[in-house]
Amino acid sequence: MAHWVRESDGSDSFEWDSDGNGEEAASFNAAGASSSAMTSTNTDAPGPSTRVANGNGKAGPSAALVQKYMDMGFAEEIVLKAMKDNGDNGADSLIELLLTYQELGNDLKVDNGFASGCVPQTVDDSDDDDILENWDDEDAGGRSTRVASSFDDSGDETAGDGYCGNLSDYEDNSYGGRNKGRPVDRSLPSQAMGPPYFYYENVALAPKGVWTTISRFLYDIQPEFVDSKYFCAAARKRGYIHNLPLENRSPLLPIPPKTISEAFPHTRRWWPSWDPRRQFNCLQTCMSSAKLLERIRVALTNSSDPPPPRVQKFVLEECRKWNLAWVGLNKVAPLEPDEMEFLLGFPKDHTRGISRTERYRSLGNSFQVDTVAYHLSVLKDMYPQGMNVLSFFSGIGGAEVALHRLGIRMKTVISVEKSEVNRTILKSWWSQTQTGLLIEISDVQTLTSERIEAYVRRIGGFDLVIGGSPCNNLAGSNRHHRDGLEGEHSSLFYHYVRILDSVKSIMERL
DNA sequence: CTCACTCGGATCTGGGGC
DNA sequence: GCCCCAGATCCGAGTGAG
Repeated sequence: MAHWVRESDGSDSFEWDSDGNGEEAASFNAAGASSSAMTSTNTDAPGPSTRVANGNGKAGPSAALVQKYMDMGFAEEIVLKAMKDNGDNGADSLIELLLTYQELGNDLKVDNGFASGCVPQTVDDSDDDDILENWDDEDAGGRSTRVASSFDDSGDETAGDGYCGNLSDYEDNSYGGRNKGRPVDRSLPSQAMGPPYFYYENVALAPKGVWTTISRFLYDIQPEFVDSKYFCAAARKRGYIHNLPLENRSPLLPIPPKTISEAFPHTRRWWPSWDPRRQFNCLQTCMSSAKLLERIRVALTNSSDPPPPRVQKFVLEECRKWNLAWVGLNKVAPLEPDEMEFLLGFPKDHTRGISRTERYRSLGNSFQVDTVAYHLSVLKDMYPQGMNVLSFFSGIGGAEVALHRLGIRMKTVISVEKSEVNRTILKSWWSQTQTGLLIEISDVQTLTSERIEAYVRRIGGFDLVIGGSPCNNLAGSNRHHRDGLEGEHSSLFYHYVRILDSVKSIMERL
């Protein structure tokens, strides 16, 4: 099975969508083959719908909606044309139309009458169950020599020498360990082949259908789900869609410790026997409060040793939730920023100099360097002279640090990052470690295709387009605006797609 | 059903500066 | 008294595994 399992009805593709979302919700929900049925039966939508639907006759597309897609870098005439042709088929379909028109638009007039048949009109809805079943490849009960890579199912020979044996020595299969025995055929569609290579990262546990959608916009390449717990002492479940070769990967050396006690030996003497944690959960951006730490300390101080089950349960739950470490008698504390830097594979003091809160925020949003470097390691032999990199949502420079630690020279890096403190961190690190050219861009919207073309002409093309889009609207821990690929943050992903598309077509043309 | 886990955000609070 | 900022605090749902 090379690609997603497709179903024809797309019934639950966007079920997490809030329904009263005005102009777009209805058309999103109507995505798919059953759109006409949806629109005719969806009469319980609250309030008057302002949905843009050309089928409604005279009502044209709203200026705000047009502007939204223009802000994403599409020309107005393309937006209008795509909206007209798309009708009620939903925003996904609309984006695909936009991308198609943009690509074709290089050679064709906009009103040339593109055959809409060339654009998928149905929402394919893969069985999401299958996606996450690939977390762990281990044979049940066996000590696998394979990496936690869904692509590596078929061959032990692809595992790194002497490396992968370390990966799973102590791991339970937290995701069931069902080995589906499903070799993943890595035959990329021709238009997905590099160069440029691309690498897109996002949280694995996104709402239903999100990965299906992301995948569809990236040549239907199946994401590679990897938990960074195989690379360091903290979990980090992420999906990566890329067109890199899968063979001959190698890990960064030295291999980081993969248990808490190895990573932080000084905690051993305080670690109670009834705390079974050997690794941390996913490092997040928010930290526990001092009040909670005090509550835990008081509860333990007033208990026997070992404490009664009720107290143990309370303390363990909070420790797991907030990634607390034992730093004294009855005393737990959150990880320090430099400890997070270490776990994530960054050099010491990489983020030092900004406020503590900002360090936590930046680190919590970052790549795990060893994990990403493992995937990128195949580039080292391919680019002995160095690479030109387009880096999206660079944050504190996880991709750049990974390439650097792999010994890959970066001739030019164009980095798009909104946060000023993050840009400063990357700039500072760059000036200390690199000889190449770093160009930092704060606003992705200013990276127009004209500007991309100018860069391509200047540096001779990009070798790697890498990015992890901010996931504040995708992660399960976000209770407020978990709106998948439909919220305002979603445009960042579509920016990535747009610009990747643009880079490819420009490079093919030149 | 219960349980565990999740690249977070809105609001409050307190201090500094004016 | 007021604004501003940064830190502190409190807030819970979606999802999958068992």
